Amino acid sequence: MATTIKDVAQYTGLSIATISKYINGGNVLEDNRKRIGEAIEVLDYKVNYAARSLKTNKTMTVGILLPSLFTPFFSLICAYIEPLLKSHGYSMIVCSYHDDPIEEISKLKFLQALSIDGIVAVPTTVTADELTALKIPVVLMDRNVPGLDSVVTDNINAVHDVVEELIIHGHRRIGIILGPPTVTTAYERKLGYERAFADYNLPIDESLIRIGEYDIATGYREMIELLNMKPLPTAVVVSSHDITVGAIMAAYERKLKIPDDIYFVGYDEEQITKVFNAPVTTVLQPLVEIAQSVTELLVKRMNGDYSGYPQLNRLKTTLLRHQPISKIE
Amino acid sequence: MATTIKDVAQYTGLSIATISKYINGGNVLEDNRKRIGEAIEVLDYKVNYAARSLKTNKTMTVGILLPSLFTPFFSLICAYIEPLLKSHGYSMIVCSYHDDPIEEISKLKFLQALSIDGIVAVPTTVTADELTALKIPVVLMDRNVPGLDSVVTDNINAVHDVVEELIIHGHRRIGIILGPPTVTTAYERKLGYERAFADYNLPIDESLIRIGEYDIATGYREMIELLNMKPLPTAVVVSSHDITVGAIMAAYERKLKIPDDIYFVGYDEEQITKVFNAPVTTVLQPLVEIAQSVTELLVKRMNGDYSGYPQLNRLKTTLLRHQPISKIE
DNA sequence: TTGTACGCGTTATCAT
DNA sequence: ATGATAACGCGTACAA
Repeated sequence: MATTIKDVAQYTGLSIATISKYINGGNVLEDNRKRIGEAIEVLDYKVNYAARSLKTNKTMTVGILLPSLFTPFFSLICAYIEPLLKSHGYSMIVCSYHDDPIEEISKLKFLQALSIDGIVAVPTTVTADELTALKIPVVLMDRNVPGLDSVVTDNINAVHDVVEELIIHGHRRIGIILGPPTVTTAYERKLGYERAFADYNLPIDESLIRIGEYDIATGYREMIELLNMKPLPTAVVVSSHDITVGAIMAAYERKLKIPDDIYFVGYDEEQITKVFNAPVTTVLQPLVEIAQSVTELLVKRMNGDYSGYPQLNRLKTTLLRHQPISKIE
Repeated sequence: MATTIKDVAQYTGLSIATISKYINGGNVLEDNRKRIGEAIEVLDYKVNYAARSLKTNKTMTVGILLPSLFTPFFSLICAYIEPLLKSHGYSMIVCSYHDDPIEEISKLKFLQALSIDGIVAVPTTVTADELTALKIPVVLMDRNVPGLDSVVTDNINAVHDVVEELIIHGHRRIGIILGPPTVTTAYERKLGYERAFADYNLPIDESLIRIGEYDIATGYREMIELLNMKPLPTAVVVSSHDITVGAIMAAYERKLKIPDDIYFVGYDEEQITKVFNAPVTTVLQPLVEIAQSVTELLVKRMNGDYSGYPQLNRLKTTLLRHQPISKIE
């Protein structure tokens, strides 16, 4: 059996109450502090977190619920969040629901059952009621559910601004490949596209708006569709890392030169676009700030501070201008 | 306060022992089973895992210790392992030590302190003694430490076989970019390179063996070095995802055509190489099988089955032949 | 098959 | 400042 607080008490001749106080930073005589410290060292005492949790109802563990771990956007977010949570003393349990609404809710219940202290969730179909019913602080990430704390990016303006720039440079036939409209990010990105055209009183060719999943297959398939159109779109904007990958695959397969044959705007993809000799202009979401904001907000909530609830934190994207936007006469 | 086993006992008029038995699959009268099931439903009873852990000394949680979460090889491994562990009832706590030996050991202690049931670790500098001192089942992944269970890939033959093929096709000046030789994978891959040359009684130009970290910067820097050589290497083999990315960046920056100007063999990189119109030949590690093997072995150990300890499971890589190996006369 | 009672290791209350 | 002790919720002898 591992050594317990009791052993330390016995070893030092003090009571377990004093040891507990020492551990939790209470007032203990300097002399005793030293003895306890030594005893802990000698006996190699470690706090039993299960026992502590039983008393405190805290597990110092946070659950991260993601649609997928296979796409860099989510795994990178994890990479950024992990040390931040750790700096507040929290461990991170990672759960993916594999883009499955049923697994989404079941994993949520699973996390609840673990009695973790908080949840960071990227929701797809789960509702505000289901989320609040958990009775655990939840901060949503990337996707918004009204009435709950969330940290998202300014999807509307992200797409609006780049499409507007394309319009200003004379582009009219601008293809866009979007995720499912049930996901808030896809809905908002579509809105950004539409608003840019509305701002300039331009008609929208609905066939240029391609909708699918946030995956490589969609990027490839819809890019092919766009490239089959006559006349060809002069520019294509995509809306996720995986869609970017698929779309570039399609463009290369068709021997299209970017940006000479078609102007292309990627999304959340740095690596591939860096590797090309003609790097691609790309919308980048602020991963670091998202991670910081989510962590900060969740920790605040877990500390019982519900000021400003529900809080919606919308962060700006940046545009990596690797290629001057081509002019259309 | 949440409802406890006690509440269920009271509600049903049975004792807590019976409820406990019901929960843990013991013998309970069919009639009582039904009543208990209903009571649990009505009262919305949930097991308190902290209390259970306190009794059983099991947390049903596994720690994953990685050098980094920023590189796809590790984050994908996580993606594959998570559902497998889940199917055995385990949650997964993810920890990265950011390629820092000090953090490596401290995170290991941290995981130990959490009293998780098992650890999957990708070690860099940690020793067998430090690992066994944890008194927790540990299965190493990707990198081997003698005397411990581990699941690795056959690094020697992975590199040997592709280099041999290059030699057979007439290549003599074959560059290779490796990770730090203190990491077993890099050491083994170097060995594979050397053995291939030894097999054919060919001398090795040591300046073609480039060593650095498993990161993009190394790939870029060392590829530039190789491309500055006269005469140019006729082929370059790299040894990690990130090195692949960096090396391709360098090649494209230098306007080199792959495989016309130089034959290139990537490692663990599917996406970028797929995106090219001339996809790159690539060594692929079997992520799925690694995940399966690691999970299986760790679960076995956590169940107390130490047969065959220490077990070294070496898995074969595959070679994605996207480009016929160029012939050198 | 079911019930009683104890202990797991900790925190927290209340005396001292 | 320190100590005795009662919970926290569960599993499990042991008894019935």
